[in-house]
Amino acid sequence: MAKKTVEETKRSAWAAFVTAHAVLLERIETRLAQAKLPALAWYDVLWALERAPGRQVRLHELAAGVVLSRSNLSRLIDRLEDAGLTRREQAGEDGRGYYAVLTDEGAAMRRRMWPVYEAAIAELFDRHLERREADAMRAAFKRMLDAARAGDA
Amino acid sequence: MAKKTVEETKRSAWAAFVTAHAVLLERIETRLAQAKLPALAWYDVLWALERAPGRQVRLHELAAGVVLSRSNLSRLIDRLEDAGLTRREQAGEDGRGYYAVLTDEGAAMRRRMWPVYEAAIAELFDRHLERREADAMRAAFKRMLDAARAGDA
DNA sequence: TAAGATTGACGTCTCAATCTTA
DNA sequence: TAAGATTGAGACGTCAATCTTA
Repeated sequence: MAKKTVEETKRSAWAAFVTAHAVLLERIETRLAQAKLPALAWYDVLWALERAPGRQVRLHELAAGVVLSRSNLSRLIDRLEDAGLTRREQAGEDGRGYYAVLTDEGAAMRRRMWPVYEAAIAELFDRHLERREADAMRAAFKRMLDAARAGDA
Repeated sequence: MAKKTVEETKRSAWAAFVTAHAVLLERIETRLAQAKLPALAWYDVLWALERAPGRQVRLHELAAGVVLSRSNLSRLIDRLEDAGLTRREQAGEDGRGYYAVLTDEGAAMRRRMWPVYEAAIAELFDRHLERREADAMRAAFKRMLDAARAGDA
């Protein structure tokens, strides 16, 4: 087989990256659905709230926490609220703002989701990586993220 | 700083993987939109058709080409067809089936999209990878894909 | 005037039911 | 009965306009 150019090698890496993400995430969502649990988007919000001081985060800061779009936040929080997993609280120091606050039910839901999510990550992702590969991957993605985020300040 | 366990290292890699995908793809979609071009999902279909013999693929085989779900294929192809980029043709050998066929307009659209897509990949992804890192990444994702696909035959 | 958040309109995705042909 | 594809209903995402407070 002819040697690949550097460009071809990197295009292959990109294609593998995109495809792996699509397939792995679909598998994980399927497992959550089979266990009658909410989607990953909900997990991300619940986890962000659980880590935050007071289990509460301002709405616009939640949106900055990646994956989530600002335009969709109100409705996503609506759905979480309808399910009893979060509630809104007016921000005392800023009359315009609201906090999303994790409820006990929300914390319980996250604890039920984590084992399913964790097992899926371990099986689909971790198992196929040596430690140093995982480390190299983390570092590479961090470089990309830092650059992408610096690029549009 | 305390040493990370292997598990922590791999969790960090997973988090970086998911976050990088979200941020990079969003950046790319934004660039395409700014250039008044269709979304990446359309590119994937156009490119799959262009590589196929006769520039045509059976609908259910397109869906298997990753990212696309069978349930959404009909409507995605509807939109491409409305835009004049593909057309349907009855499969002669199987009265149930259809081919999606790439039109000349579809091929032209893909050619207009590629430079924007390629430049974005180069800038956001390639630039931050050494050649051997790209190669290691491709190999690792391929292992995950092979395992995930074998796991549900 | 701008920031934080919500809403309406619209487009897209998913599930389940359906239709047609094998 | 199953495979290929479409469709209706409802969930979800996005854009732009809007409302309220800073």
